[in-house]
Amino acid sequence: MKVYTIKDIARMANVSVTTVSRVLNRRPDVNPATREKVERIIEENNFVGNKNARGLKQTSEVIGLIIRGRSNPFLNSLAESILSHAASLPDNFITEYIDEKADEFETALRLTHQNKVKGMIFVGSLIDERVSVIHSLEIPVVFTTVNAKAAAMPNASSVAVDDRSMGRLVAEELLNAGHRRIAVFGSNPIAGDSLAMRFQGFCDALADRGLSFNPDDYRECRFSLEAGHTSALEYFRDHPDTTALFAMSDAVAIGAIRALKDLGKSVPEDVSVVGFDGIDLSRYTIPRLTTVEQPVDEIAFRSVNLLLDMMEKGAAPRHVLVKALYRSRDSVAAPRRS
Amino acid sequence: MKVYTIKDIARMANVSVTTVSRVLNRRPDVNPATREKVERIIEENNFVGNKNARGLKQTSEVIGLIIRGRSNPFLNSLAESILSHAASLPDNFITEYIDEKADEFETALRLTHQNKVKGMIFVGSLIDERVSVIHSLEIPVVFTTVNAKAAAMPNASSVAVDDRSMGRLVAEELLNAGHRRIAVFGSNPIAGDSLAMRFQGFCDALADRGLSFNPDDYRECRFSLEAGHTSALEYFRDHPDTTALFAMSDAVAIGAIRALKDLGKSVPEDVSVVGFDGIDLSRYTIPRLTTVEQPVDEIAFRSVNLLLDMMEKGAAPRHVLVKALYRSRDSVAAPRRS
DNA sequence: AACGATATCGGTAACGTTTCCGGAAAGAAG
DNA sequence: CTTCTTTCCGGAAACGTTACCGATATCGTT
Repeated sequence: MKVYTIKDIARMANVSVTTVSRVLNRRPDVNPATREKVERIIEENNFVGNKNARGLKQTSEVIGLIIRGRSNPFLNSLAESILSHAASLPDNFITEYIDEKADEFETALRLTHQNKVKGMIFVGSLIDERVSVIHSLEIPVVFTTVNAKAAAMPNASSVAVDDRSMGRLVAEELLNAGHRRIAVFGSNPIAGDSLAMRFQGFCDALADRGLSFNPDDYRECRFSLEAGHTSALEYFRDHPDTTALFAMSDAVAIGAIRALKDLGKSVPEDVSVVGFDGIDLSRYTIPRLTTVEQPVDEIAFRSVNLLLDMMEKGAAPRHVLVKALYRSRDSVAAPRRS
Repeated sequence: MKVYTIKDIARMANVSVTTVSRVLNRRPDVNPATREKVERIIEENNFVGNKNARGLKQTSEVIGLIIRGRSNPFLNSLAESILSHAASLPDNFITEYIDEKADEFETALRLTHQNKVKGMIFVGSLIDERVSVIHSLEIPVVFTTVNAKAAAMPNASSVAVDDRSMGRLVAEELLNAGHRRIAVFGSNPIAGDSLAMRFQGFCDALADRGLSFNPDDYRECRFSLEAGHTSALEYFRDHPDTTALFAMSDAVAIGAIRALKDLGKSVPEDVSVVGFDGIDLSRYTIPRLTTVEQPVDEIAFRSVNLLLDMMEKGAAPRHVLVKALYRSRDSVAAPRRS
């Protein structure tokens, strides 16, 4: 089947390529009759403009979406929500998944050159010293899921959950249930970063009660089922008197619950566990997972709005904190009396 | 930061744009000294060729990857594997996720026009009457996860698990464990399609024992946790004497196990369940899920090879069946004596 | 009738790259 | 010293689209 170009369509419709381009872009200055005729021909021939040619010329906006990890369901649903919120936009999205080893800032660099991206949204990226690249990119970006306020860049906004208070809340819930020794599984916390804040809030609550956190109860652990499983296997074998676990990701929590079972402990009777993110799956596990649910749609919505404001109105970067929800389900209970 | 073009690089290196293009494309006919100089300048300026311009001109191969559903972990890992198997290829991949409502064949059509795609891989697509579009596309495609043999198209290969024998195997395992009434949760089986074959094999095994399948025990159900949950809730409320479930997707199985628990039944004591796909999660659920594990990497590998053979050597379409593995874990047991 | 305003359209030059063709330089062979 | 290869390189024409500028036709006003 021949792939028609705009020129073919123009010939068939007896108009100029310019006119075809105009109807393609829904410009007002074309006679309704002409428009209809051209549209009919386009329809009849399944014509779709060539994206490359368009992107080459088009000075219009292309937005890059960089997602860390194809297998993380939370990040995936966030990405999905962003894409759907932006579906009505005339702007084009180009989405790029990167794996654990890849460097998102290098990817960002490549995207600006290779695709002339005019704005970017990062999903699931950590903020470290390499963010400086973003600065030199000179295009507006927004980080989701992390608070980029500390980085203080003139072109980076961010939207994240209020990690500190959620960390505090989790600790309080566990403390109120009667737990005294609580393990925390997080992943390489970087100063000022969301995970660090979460942990900070957690410690705050402990401090309020005159308790202090034993650094030995913190385990660094990638955000995957497997990592949660092995970490818990190791940790709980050596720490039989820990009665609760705060996993900073649902996947970790679920892997850990399995590990606990493998160790002959049951959840929540022997140890309580609370996750973070609120992925779909958390409602279907046995036991159902108590977790902190991030407002995916709100994060998505505000992210694209923030980016658009910066791109179109040249708005200053903002760092917004949204409210998360503590979902009390079946994986938390009072500790067994000993 | 200025985005340099090939012309800028050429000027800086004192060579022509043609030469820069040559080193970019690793062509042999350029002096090593020149090559090195150009490469250095490219490196120094973080230059990356503009993809649109390249795609516009390039007659070279671009491969489309159409994935049905961003949230399906099995499909996601398959896509990931395909992408990594093809990473070494000079060919470019453009991957497109589509949601449940979208039409993959329309998407395919768009991709060929819009991106001049020269070959395509479908991940998780069902084959129905709309495949005829593929025929008219006149570019080689390969379907994964479904057997496209029945469609008999001159340009479509496929690689799938030997569904019929796996369906049979599942039934036999369940039958051997002592189950007599087994429910099946699948999704809109289309004649000749993989799901239908799976079901066929399942019935074959029953027939071998002189048993027949009661159509009422088949439930149509989307492949999601939620759908598995609600289907199981409905089905098992009305059918208390069914002692086993064959879910044609792990997600459905996991949702169903939760539903069973909600109904006060436990797995595997009251009802056994076996899933399909062998997603990561199936090793971490409670109970661990007995399932049929699809060889993701092999499917991925053979898919890209099949496609490449068709694209480059004009090979005829083939339909390959790969072996799956029955993973016996904790969700199957003998039925309770009544 | 002449005029400007407005609506509608077309020609053409870009966008950044690759490809085709041809030319210069440098050896090799006679 | 020719002539022929081989190696390396550059000019210019595409690829399909959009942007810019200008042209024409139509229409209402004076």
